[in-house]
Amino acid sequence: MAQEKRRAMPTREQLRIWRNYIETADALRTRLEGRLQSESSLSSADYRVLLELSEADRRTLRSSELAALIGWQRSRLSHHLGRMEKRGLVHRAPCPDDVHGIDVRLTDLGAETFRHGSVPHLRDVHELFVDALTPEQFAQVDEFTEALRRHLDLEP
Amino acid sequence: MAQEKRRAMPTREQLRIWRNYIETADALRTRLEGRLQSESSLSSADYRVLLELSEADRRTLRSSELAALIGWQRSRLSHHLGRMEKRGLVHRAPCPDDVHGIDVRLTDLGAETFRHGSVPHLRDVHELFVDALTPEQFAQVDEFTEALRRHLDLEP
DNA sequence: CCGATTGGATTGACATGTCAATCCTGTATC
DNA sequence: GATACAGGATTGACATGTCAATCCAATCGG
Repeated sequence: MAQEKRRAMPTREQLRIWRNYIETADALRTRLEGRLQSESSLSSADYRVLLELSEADRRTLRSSELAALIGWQRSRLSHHLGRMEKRGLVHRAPCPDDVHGIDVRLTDLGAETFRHGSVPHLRDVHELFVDALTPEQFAQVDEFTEALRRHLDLEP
Repeated sequence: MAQEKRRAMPTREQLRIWRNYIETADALRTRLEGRLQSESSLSSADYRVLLELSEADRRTLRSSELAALIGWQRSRLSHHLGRMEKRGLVHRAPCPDDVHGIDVRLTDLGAETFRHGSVPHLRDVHELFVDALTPEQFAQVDEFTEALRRHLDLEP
């Protein structure tokens, strides 16, 4: 009983399933990113930023909030916003409320681009993911993902 | 009946499940990569290369075979091998059989490094993935992953 | 009033990946 | 024998991300 069961090794079969799982998720992500890129000239990083801003009040978020929502490091966001600003998708301005803060606002072009991109993208998600699974399998995905998230202590 | 059902949009609930699925897989990958890095100073790309070479006959593969096995572009592999060779993990030499080919061989250091890295890594996989799931869930993962792979036309 | 500190964001150097262009060496064609 | 062309790998220019260092305006302590 002092015998701890921690740090066991996976069996060959478990390892196979693990590899399949992670490779498949990766392939799926890659496939969708490729389509998004060719349909809308947006990377998935661009899409993530545009999505959050679209849903935000007045299409505006403080830079740090945005970073937290997406789960990026500040510096990554800064670099990325620089590139997106150059393309005219977003605009940065000092935040009137918070002395140090910066307001990131979706431009009209950004909003338009997102709207045009999101429809085919969502259809792609349906086609490549939803269509692949039976309703039971779909429920199983939800369940098992939830189990993993709890195990990893991820936020809901 | 001329009414095609293709290109439907996901429901809000389906979208939530999709996002959870892909985010969780990503988080899991990231978590494991971090551990691998701190335990063995190996990136997951390094690990992938070392793994294939370890399992190969005479610890050697032709560059192009290796690329195909891992599913990388030639140029990526070339860059990566350059870096790994500098660290003494692999060695490249013209292939005697094939005039154009290059043999990539695992060095003793590479083999040793891989052996030392793989044990804790596999334990991490067990801890973060296998431990999170019941046997039934495990079987379900296998099943729906398989369904996804078929849908995406991925090789077994 | 001055120096230290803090919060928020940016910057720069560097690692990794992608795409297109190039290199190199045998082999085929005339 | 010279010329093109093939297969295989490398290279270079560029995009994206990471980590650590810095900037900059406010605020605090004395």
